[in-house]
Amino acid sequence: MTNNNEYKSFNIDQFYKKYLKGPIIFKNRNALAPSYIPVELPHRDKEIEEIAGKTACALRGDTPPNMLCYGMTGTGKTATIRYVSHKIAQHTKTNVPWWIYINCSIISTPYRILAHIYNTIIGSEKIPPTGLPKDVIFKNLLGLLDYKIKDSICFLVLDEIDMIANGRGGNEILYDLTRLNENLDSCRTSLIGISNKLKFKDSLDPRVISSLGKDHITFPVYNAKELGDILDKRAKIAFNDDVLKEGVISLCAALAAKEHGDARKALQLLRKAGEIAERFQNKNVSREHVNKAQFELERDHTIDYIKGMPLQAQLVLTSIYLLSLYNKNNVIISGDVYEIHSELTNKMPGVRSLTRRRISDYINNLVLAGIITAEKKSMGKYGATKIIKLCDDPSFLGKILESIDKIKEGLNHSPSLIQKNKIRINNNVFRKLN
DNA sequence: TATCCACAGGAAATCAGGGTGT
DNA sequence: ACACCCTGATTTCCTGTGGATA
Repeated sequence: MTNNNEYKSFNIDQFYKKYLKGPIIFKNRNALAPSYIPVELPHRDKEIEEIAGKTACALRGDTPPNMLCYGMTGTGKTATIRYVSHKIAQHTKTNVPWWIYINCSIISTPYRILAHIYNTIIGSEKIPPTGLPKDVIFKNLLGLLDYKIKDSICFLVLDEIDMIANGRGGNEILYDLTRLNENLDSCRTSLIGISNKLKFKDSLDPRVISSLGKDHITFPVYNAKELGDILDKRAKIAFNDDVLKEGVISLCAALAAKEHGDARKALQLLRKAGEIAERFQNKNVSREHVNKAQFELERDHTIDYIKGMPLQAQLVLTSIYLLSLYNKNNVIISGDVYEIHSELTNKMPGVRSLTRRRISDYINNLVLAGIITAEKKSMGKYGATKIIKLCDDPSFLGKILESIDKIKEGLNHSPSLIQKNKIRINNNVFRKLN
């Protein structure tokens, strides 16, 4: 926009015209969406059979056992449950069972779980997001279940159940939910927990394990060939004929198989590859599109994650970024991060500085998100620390941080540690590492 | 070999901000 | 207005930890 002669604006009308004239890649792109329920689920026969076996008694009005489903992300746990629920509904004429899905990573507190179940059944937001005592909601819920789901079954599917099991009051709510039936007259409930952490059972109360953990189904990861089959079937629905070039599906499958056989990832890759081909108005989707898709997915995920982080987390990351600028080895220690963070927050009105303990948590979250790595290291006399490294190129990170208004200014901050030329302990760290 | 540094990270308490019914 | 509730973020308190150093 600096030079009026050279500036050429994006012509949106022309773009749409060209788009509509261009090649049509997708027939039904929804078939690659995570929410899509396919007509058949390849390579999940054993799991379908097990779940169908355990839930079949609902057709005759009996109470199915509570159960747990284990498996890594993208192994088809949720898809299988949804699939079975559809099938059950097809085979019932009266008293169709209710299925209430609760994603515990979003609906993550005991109160909200109860409120969500209640509001789903009644079909409105009658229970407010906060304010009422839990036991009041619990009592209301019992009454509602008996009144509205008379003589039928209500399946409560708790997806990512591990998110609440170790939180405050997590065991209590799970215990209450497993014991719902004892307080109900005509309605019956059945709990299905879904977890991708095999070890999560350890954090459960023995009382909960005794009623929830008896029946469990483990979902194995898909291998590359199985992923290929899944993609093949979906691709036939999603793409127009002859759009996919040779080797596209096998590449998606191979890339996803590397990441513990994650079918969701494989489908995402295929979809993104298609979208990239579409964007460039190409007639076919090629292996290059898949590689580009892989790159873009990772990049998009990082950008979205960082932009969505709370301000304090962004400031912790900014501190790490600033240190990395002055540090060729890309080696940063937690103590320095704490100091820079304090300096940054002192300059920002309305933003308070945090304790070391809290910074430590934020650092751990950044590790979980794959933005940094942190390795615990003892330096003997010089204490212990975490050696932090950025996973991505610092300039890439810099661009993201610069696009966040509140952070922008902080990027000009020159850390006093650097000014005083005293990245004290770092010197010791370098000596050890080199 | 004992000491000791500078932090890690678990558990519980606290606070502020949203809400409720009476 | 009041007593009470729930939640997420944070602090406070605390017990490890591992290897360089005296």
